[in-house]
Amino acid sequence: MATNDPSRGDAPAADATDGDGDADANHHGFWADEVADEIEARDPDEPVVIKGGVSPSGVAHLGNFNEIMRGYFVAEVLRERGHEVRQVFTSDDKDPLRKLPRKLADADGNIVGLGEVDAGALGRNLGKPYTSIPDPFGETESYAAHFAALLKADADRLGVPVEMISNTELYENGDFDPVVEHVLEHADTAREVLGEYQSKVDEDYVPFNPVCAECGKITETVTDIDLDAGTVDYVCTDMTVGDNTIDGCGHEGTATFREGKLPWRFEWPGQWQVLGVDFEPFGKDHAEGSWPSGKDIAENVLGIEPPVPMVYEWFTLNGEALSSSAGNIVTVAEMLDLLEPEVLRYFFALNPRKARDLDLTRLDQLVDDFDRFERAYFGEVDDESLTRFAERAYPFVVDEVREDRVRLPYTFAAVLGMTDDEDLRVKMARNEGFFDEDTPDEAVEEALGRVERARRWAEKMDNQYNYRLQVDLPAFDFDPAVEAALDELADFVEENHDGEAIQGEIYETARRHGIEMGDFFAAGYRLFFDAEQGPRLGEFLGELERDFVVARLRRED
RNA sequence: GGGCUGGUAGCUCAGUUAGGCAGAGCGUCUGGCUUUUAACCAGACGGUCGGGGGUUCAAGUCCCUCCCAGCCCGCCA
Repeated sequence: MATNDPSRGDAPAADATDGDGDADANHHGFWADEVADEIEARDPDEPVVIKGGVSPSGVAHLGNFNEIMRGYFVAEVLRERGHEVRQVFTSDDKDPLRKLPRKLADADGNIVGLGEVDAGALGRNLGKPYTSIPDPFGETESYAAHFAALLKADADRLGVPVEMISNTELYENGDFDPVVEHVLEHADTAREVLGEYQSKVDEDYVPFNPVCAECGKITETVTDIDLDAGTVDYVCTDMTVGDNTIDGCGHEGTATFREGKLPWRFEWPGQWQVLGVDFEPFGKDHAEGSWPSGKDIAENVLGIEPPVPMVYEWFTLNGEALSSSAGNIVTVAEMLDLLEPEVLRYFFALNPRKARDLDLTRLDQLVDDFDRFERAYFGEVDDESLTRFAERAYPFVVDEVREDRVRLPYTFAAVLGMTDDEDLRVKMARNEGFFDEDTPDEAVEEALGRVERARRWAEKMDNQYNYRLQVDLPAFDFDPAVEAALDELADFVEENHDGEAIQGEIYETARRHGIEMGDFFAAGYRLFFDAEQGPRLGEFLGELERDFVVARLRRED
C-alpha cells in the first residue's frame, strides 16, 4: 500500500494543467460513489449484494442504522449506474443472549425499562439463541423476531428497501451446511489462520458451537467431529461471559451442522459466502479485530473474495457515547418525531469517517445544514464542494426531487408552533415571505409539517421556543403603572397597526409611563404566554386577531 | 505498550484521495428611527488548520515525531 513509485515521476505534471475537465471524472463529491467505483472494479455478479447486520440485543438505536443507511447510499448509486442490487440485513440471531439488556423497545419503538416486561423469563434464557427466547412483549415468535421487526419498521420509515435475513434460518435451511462442513473439514487450517488473531486458539479448538439438545444453550465444548455423518459430539459446559458464568447442564449429546453455529469470526465470512456479499459497512470496533481475521479467513479458509469493506465512525448523542445501559440512546422513531425523514437520511449521507455528534439541543443546526444542502443541489449556494456533494447525494436523500418545496427555517417553525391555529401559522409564514400567491397548497402543507416537529422539539428540549399562546387569560399581578400602559397599548392596537408598529409602540408606551422595559415586556409575555420571556412580542401580536389582542391587553376574559 | 481512525473559527462541518490565496452555515458583535426580547437584512469580528521538525518556489494537504480522543490488540459479537 505505502509504496512510492518513482517511475511515474512526471505523470503528475499532466494534472498540473488543471481545468481540462476530465480531472473531475474520478473526483467524486460523495463517498458512496467511491465505494461504488471499488465494487465495480471487481466486476461483481448481478445482483450486487450489500449487507449489514447486528446482533439483536436490547434496543435498535440510531447507531445501528449505520448498518442499513450506509449500505443504502451505495446501493442507490449502483442502481443509478444500472446494476441490480440486493440490500440485505442479517439479524445475527443465533447468537446467545449473554446478559440482560437494561432497556428494551416495544413494538412502536418506545423505550421501556426491563421492569416492564417479564425479566425473570429473560434471565432464565441466558445462553440461548435469541430465536429460542420468547418475545418479552409476547407479540412475535421470539425475542429475535421482535427486534428484527423493529429494525424493519425503522427501515420502512426511512424508505429503505432492505431484505431482513435471520441468521438462524440460514442454518436451519441448510444454507450454512457447506460452510460448516468446509470449516470443520479444514479445522487445522481454520485454527492456524484464526490463531494469528486469537491467542486462545489451541489444538483443541473446534470452530463450531452446538446448541445443547437438553437445555437449549449454546455450548463451547466439542469432543468429536464426524464429517461423514455431518455431526459433532459435545458436552454442555459452563460458559464464561465477562464476569459472569452461564451454567451448562452437563448433557452429552450429538448435534448436526444445523443444530449449532460457527463462532462469529467464521460466521461473518460464512455469511459473505452464502449470500455472495460484495460490500459491507461496519463500525470501527470491527476494523481491527473482526475485519482482518474475517478477510484472512475468507481468502485462506473459505477461498472466497471478501467484500469491499467500509469502516464507519460511531455517533455520539449529546456529546456522550450511545449506551443503552446508560440510557443515552435515541431511536429512528424518536428522531422522526423531530425531523423529516430526508433530514435524517442526510445525516447518514455525511462522511462516514467522521465521528458525529447528534446534539438534540441543536437540531436546528442540523436542519439548517440540510436546507442549505438542498439549496446547493438546486445551484443556489455559492459553495463548490457542498454543491458537488449535493449534486450526487441529494437525489438519494429525498423521496423525489422537486424544486417547489418550501422549507421554513427550523427555529421559525418552532415560533409558529407557539400557536395551534393552523391558519395563523400560514398567515405568519406568508407575512415573512415564505409563501406567496403562487405557492401550491401542497407545498404549504408540506412545509407546515415541520412546524409540528419543531414544536415537539421545543417541548422536548424545553428551550427558548417552548412557549405557548394562552387561549385563556393567565393569572397575573401587575403594578398600576403597568396596567395603565397595557390599556394604552390596547388602544393603539385597536387602531389597526402592523406588527412592526406595535413593537415600536411597546417601547414608546413603556417610556411614557416610566416603566422598566423589562417589566413591560414581562407583562406582555405573562398575558399571552404565561411566561417571563417569549418571541419578538410586537411582531407576534401583529399576526394575531386584533380583537383578541386588545381584549387580552385589557385583561378581559 | 502496539495498531486503526479522527483533531480545521465559539458551535456544526467542507476542503486532505491529486500540494497552489484559510472556507461555509450558525452563534457573537455592530448597524438597519431616540427601541436588550430569540423570526428579517447588511457588515464586521473570529484561525499558531492539535504541537514541533522536515521536503518544496509553495504544505491544512506529503514525510518524521510528539500530544489528545474514540476504538482494537482477552472472551464474545
